[in-house]
Amino acid sequence: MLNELSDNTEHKILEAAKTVFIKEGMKGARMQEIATEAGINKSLLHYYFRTKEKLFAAVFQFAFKAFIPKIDEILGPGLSLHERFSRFANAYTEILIDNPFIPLFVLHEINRHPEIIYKLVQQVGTKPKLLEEIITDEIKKGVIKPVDPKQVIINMISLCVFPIIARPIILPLIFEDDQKKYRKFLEDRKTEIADFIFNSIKVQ
Amino acid sequence: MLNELSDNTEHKILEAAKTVFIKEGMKGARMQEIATEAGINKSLLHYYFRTKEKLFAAVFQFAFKAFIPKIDEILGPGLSLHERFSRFANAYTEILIDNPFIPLFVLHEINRHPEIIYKLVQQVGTKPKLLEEIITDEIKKGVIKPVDPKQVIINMISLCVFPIIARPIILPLIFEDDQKKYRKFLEDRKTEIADFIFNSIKVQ
DNA sequence: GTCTATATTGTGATAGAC
DNA sequence: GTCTATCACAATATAGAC
Repeated sequence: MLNELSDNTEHKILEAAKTVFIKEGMKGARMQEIATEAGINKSLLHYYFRTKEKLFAAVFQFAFKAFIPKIDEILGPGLSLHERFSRFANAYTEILIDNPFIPLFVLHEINRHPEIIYKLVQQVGTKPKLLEEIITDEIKKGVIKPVDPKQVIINMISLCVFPIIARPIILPLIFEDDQKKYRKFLEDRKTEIADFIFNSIKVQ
Repeated sequence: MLNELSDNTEHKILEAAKTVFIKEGMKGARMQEIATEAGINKSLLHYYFRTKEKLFAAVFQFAFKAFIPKIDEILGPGLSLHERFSRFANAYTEILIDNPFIPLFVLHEINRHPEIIYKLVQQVGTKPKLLEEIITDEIKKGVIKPVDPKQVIINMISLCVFPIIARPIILPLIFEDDQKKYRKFLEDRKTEIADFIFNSIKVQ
């Protein structure tokens, strides 16, 4: 027996819209395709969300939240810097493996309309202040080199996200279309990324 | 006085098509917008390229070539590994700063149609074999740790590309919309990335 | 080769019955 | 709330004059 949420039409529409919008983008998505995916009629989409624009907005907000890592949540208190990197790489890579099309969807749409980010930032509120402070502290303590914390944070996110969004290039070009090799590569990275970042900045 | 190439209509159309397609994507681009951008009539587009599809294909091929770094060209012979990393980060970052929308365009379209890569790979032919061999050699010589060369290469490209494609998120979230700070950040990275990669894998 | 005018199709949105 | 039928417009593509 399905519960109310997973059974009602609005929920079905949203799930279908996520699937289609995230795969095809705002312009590429067709209302008909979303309706078919949801197993309902096209008109019902308009009954529930009035316009494609509004339906898209709901999906985009969801995707943005899923893409922006909740760094401060992932990083619990009282951990070493290396452990923090390791936790982050693990948790974020997991999220990305489960939702591989979200990053590209968010980046593509935000490039088309850079202004939409401002509303979302207020709602989501995600400045990675904590991690930046932690890195700055470790520099003062002499544990790591005097690097720019912003560079380190961007490096971290770059290393997690890029291999996911470049999958259709990496898979044939680097792994000869062997999905298992690619998958193992991603699994290895969970630990590799943390080691990699830490080795690059630690005092020898 | 313009030379033949830069003056003829076909060239004007292609330049306009690059601008519009790369910014808006295949589905987002409008033939009218391309025509306007080229300073000609909409019908002429069809006269020269018959369909939107064919015009898109021309643009995509160009963009793909521009995006895939010609690693083996950038890496001249007789250089140290650190110098090679440094050269690559410099050259590739320059290309990306000059063409910031190309990576996202290529990745977005290739995700929508992953099969299109096979034709292009044949034409462009870009397996980073040379760099992989060089890294493997350095491992044997004991200069660097026994890492997976593929991980190192992907790291290199990730660190170059991601900060460019995530600009609309990074700029407001990390640099408070200060374009100069972002620009300096990218400039710093040219050397930072090479150091970063090399430090992370060198034997201490 | 280049234009204007028009055909054709695709697609978001609405009206109205049930 | 859900459906069928239809509208209205946007966008690709073509016809035909010059």
